[in-house]
Amino acid sequence: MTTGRTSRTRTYRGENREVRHGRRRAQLLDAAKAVFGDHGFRAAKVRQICAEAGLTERYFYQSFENPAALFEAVYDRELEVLKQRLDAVIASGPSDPAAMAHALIKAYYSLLRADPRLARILVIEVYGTASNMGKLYRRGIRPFANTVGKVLAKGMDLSVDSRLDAELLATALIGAASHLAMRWYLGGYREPEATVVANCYAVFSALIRKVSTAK
Amino acid sequence: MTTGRTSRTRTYRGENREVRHGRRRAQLLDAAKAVFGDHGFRAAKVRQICAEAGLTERYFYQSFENPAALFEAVYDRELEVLKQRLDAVIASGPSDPAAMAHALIKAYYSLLRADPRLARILVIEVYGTASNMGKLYRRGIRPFANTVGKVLAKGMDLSVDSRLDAELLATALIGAASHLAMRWYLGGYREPEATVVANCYAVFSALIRKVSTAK
DNA sequence: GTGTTGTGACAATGTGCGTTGTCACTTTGA
DNA sequence: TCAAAGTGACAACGCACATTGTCACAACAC
Repeated sequence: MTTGRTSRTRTYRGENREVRHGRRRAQLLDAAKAVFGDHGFRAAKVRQICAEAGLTERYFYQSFENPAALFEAVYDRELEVLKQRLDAVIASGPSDPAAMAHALIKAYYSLLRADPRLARILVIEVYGTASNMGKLYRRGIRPFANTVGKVLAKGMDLSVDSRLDAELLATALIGAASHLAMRWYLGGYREPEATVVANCYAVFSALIRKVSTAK
Repeated sequence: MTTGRTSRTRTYRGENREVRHGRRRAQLLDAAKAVFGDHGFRAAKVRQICAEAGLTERYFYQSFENPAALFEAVYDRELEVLKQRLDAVIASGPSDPAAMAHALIKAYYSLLRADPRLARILVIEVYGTASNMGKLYRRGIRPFANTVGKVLAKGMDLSVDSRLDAELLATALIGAASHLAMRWYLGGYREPEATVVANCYAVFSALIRKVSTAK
């Protein structure tokens, strides 16, 4: 066609298409975090999220297939925040498994306490999207358990019982920590953070000691 | 009025009103267990549950305010089944806390394995009804943690750390067990039951030993 | 037998909300 | 300056279901 030379994209208010699109997507993610984190996924409506983001519905569908996809993206983002926190601990932390566990637990609850919206999304709302559940579990919790399991397993000798499995044990510990987190959150963070950390650590350290190579 | 003496209730097909009403309620509970247990709460429709029960929608609203109320009733019933199993173990079981824990864990996973619908309802779908979540948590998991906590605490000396709290520790252990159960269920019960039991027990027994009075 | 109550199948209604469309207005690039 | 692209506000559509209503028929009580 002879019309071909009009630029396919155009800057608007100083932003080109990619930037505008990315900014709106980010606005939606922020708004969705607020809405999901305050009222939950079930109660969240497309209109509300868009209003919160200061955008119209059209842009929602420009960035996301549907509300479930948006939740998935929000979940991934918050999970990434947690991962980076824990990775930092792993990188800088002590090599002693028990001390490492304590540092990880502290970082975990500290983050959940500081950001209740993140807490709700990671600990409560994950389970709220039944269809996503399997997927989110595989993408989020399971690799997470793997990582933590590997770190903790460094000082473990699982041969004391041939049925013991590092991944299953890690899954159990993750369950303990996240369930405690759920209770903490649902109870309005009633218990002091140090108390929650201490009790969670008690479970972790007990297991670490039990299967520790260094008797 | 002169019409007063017609009996307010009438037997129908050999059942009086209470019996008919109760039977329909039970049919709905059974149908709901099947639907919730196979497809989840979110996917369940009133029509489907009624069809499964062989009843029409009218009887649904005669017995339950709304689908959430039905789920609540189903949840309570399944939880009661679990409670009775565990109570039986507690009543007949050994007094040694570790052995008791092992027996409880065995009974728990055995039930979840034998009845996947119950498993899904108790371990997965609880979290699916956001509005009910707080209520179900208080009614179901928390008193449950209390009971288990009290049983396990019999042989514990929490004074080793003043911040340790039997209820929080029990919550953590319940979280470990139920999260492991969730993984087991979502993975199609891939791992052998004995393996799941062994790994769960490893966590329980480690903690019991750690805070045991009998060093 | 006859009026009343119970029942089942199904239609009708209502609503909430996701999703798409309209339109007037603004900004851009040539 | 002007046509095209971008935007925002909001209306309109469509659908899935919960919820209520209708009606013909069956079982009961007398």
